[in-house]
Amino acid sequence: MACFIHADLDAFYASVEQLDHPEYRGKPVIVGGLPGDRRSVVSTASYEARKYGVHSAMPIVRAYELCPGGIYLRGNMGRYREKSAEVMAIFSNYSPEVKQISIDEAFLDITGTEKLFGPPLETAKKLKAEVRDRTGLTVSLGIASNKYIAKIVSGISKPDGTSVIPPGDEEAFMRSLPVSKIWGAGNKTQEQFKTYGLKNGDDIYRLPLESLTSIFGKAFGLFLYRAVRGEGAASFDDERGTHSMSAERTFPYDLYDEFTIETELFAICQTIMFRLLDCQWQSRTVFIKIRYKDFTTTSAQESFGRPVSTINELFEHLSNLFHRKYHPGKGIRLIGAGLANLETGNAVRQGELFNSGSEKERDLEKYILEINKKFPGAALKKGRSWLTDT
DNA sequence: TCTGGGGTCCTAGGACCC
DNA sequence: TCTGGGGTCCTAGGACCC
Repeated sequence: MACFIHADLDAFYASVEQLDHPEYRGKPVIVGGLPGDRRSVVSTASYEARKYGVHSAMPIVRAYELCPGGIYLRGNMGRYREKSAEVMAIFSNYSPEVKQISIDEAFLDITGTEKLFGPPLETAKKLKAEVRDRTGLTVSLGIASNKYIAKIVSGISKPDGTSVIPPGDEEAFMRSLPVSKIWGAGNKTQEQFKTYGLKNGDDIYRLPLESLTSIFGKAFGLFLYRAVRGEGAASFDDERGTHSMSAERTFPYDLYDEFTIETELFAICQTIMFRLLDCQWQSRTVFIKIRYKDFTTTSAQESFGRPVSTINELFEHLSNLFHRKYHPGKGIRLIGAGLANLETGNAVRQGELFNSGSEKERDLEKYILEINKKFPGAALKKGRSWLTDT
């Protein structure tokens, strides 16, 4: 019988801050922005802050109203990645197959590890103790015969808890589950559940597959049909590589001036191309995203015959797309861009079609990347983006 | 209370080909 | 004459997750 643990670090960013700064411990910590930051949102609230009603995705402005005495931080991703790596290394001592699904979560396949660590609950106990002792962090665990249920139950006894669904109980568990706890069903789907009077897994269980697919669409209908029968979701099992790379920026105040917008776009191009170079991927498809002040969002993408190879080339493509889409005079709150359909860098076309000019440019960009890696403080960039720096 | 940033997957329609 | 069906690729938009 297969057995999986879903491990989820508790209030991760806030916990790391409390670990690094003893004076924050026992106090409400809110990571995501400083009180004055317009348009920032909470990425993690410590459990002390949650008592005030502060939660993830809440605007900082609102959080500050609820909890003016809180400790507000913009956060330090480098440090969080470091701690995450420490924890993941510990996980790999307990399972030959650890699949990290975000910075603070992973699945551990512990099928057949009984001789080494004992039964699942025993393993869970040891794992939690080791994470606590060696990193100072707490983790919540869910244990079940498939990943989907393990994922749902790790949330049940947070923080610092462990929940198990024994083999054979999967379907009964899912049928008793309130629909609000179904993973993969967000706000819009919850509204639909309400419309159709579906309150728990059992209500969904009673509907035939055809009804589910006609209400929720082919793929999601089938997903629900399987989920309430205690079956694991296929999406957790297939190998999913990185398929796109993007960067975006929300401005504190809406932008109207095209030159300023394009300058921001150029800065985004640099970010993306340096990341692309660093990963040694390539892409023929570029996309742009524009969010207007009224929050309406539009996007456009275009594919080309050969991979995008320089910052200027990316900027040219994006700037064309931008002008095709943009309604002049309409305030812009966000501009974003990216590359889709990423392929590995040594694929077919490599080099053959570059003219010497763009080859030189690409070399320069590689060189800048190297310098920045060697001297992290250097912040070397190409021309236009200096204009946006403060 | 006006709503981040970086991703993934699904859907529907059109183009194009056989 | 007014019209099939399947496959594949591309694009725009939307839902969802952490």
